[in-house]
Amino acid sequence: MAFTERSAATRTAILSAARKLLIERGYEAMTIRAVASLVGVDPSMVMRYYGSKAGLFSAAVDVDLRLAEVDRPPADRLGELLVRHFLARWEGELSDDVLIMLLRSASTNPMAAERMREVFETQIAAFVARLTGADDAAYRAGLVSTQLLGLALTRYVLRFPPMADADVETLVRDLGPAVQHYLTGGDRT
Amino acid sequence: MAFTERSAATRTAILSAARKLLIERGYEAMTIRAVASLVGVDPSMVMRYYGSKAGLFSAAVDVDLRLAEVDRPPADRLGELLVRHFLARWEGELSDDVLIMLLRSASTNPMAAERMREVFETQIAAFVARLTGADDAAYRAGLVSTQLLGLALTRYVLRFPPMADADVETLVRDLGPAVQHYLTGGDRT
DNA sequence: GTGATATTCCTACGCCTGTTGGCCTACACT
DNA sequence: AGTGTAGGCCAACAGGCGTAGGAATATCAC
Repeated sequence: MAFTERSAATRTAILSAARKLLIERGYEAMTIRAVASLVGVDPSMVMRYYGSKAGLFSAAVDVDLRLAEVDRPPADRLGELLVRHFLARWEGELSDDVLIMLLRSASTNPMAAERMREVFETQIAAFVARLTGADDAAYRAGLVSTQLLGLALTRYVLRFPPMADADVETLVRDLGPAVQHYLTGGDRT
Repeated sequence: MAFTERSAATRTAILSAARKLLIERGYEAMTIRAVASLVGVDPSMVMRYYGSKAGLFSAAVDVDLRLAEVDRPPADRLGELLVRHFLARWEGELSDDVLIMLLRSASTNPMAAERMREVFETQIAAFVARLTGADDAAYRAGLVSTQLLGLALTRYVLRFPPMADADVETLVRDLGPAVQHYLTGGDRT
């Protein structure tokens, strides 16, 4: 029952194949058989190492938005920095963020939606509370999430041409102020 | 091959059952058998009237955002009116909008994503172009879409508590200005 | 070298899927 | 009144799904 170092390669290969499918097509399309065939092993290996499809999903989805990296920011440039941070996490070859794969899965899968809510509470809302100290931090975090998830949705999932083609600096310039205003602007009560 | 008035009731019942499942669970969950059982007829009836699952989907999804109803608005209250319009379309018992069901399906189904892009181009982008006359109307429409779809996503699909619980007027007050700014604010080139 | 254990593959089960074709039934037109 | 046709159900197909159990193979400890 205990797994050794010998199978580590297979286990991580299964995990990254699962992530690949989740990011590209969502939970339903991440079939045990598809994952196994991508790795080049038998489907029963996936069951052996991750127990079930739900277990594999749980293992594949450990989201860390790395908001701690956005530390000690000037209060008036927080919106801009946040937009830039998320775009940097999603963009390019080294993008390893799983928020988009959660996004793809959460529309149809309750487990993924629940995980998404956890990420919101423990990372986004907590971050906003920590940085702004506002007592309506959760609602402000919600507003910020509408904007950032809306960006991820239109740019990476739906691929609306204007959003998919826009360059990072343009988006930072145009979306930053809105996010900034959600964080620190006016009264929200 | 031609269908008569006699079967009209069945055909529309099938269509609304399909819409119900699409809104609640997305494309994959809208199985031919589930639709048929919801109506109380045989699955082969669905095939008979709509040819295939894709055909049923196409018939079920004819999106009209009814943006024409937002007519002759004061230019400086456009953002607010737009947010209010979409919330009104989605809210309450008489909500018949299919944008959310497209949203639920588009994350995993390419056909739904394509349809979503069509709706964006022919309705949202066209609306923005018509009202603002801006030459960067498509990009401005994209920005607006990030915000409005982000709202729909967090409020109805992911159900983030702060967004799901917020009342309409609060959302209009807080999101309206951002949308307004995307539409008419500053330089976007 | 031998025994134990982890890794891997093969086969199969039961269920669900979209889709097809045949068979009655009941309406509608002449 | 009789006939054509549309409405409807039943049974079945081929394929995919998650999952289970067992047999074969490879690696390690002694």
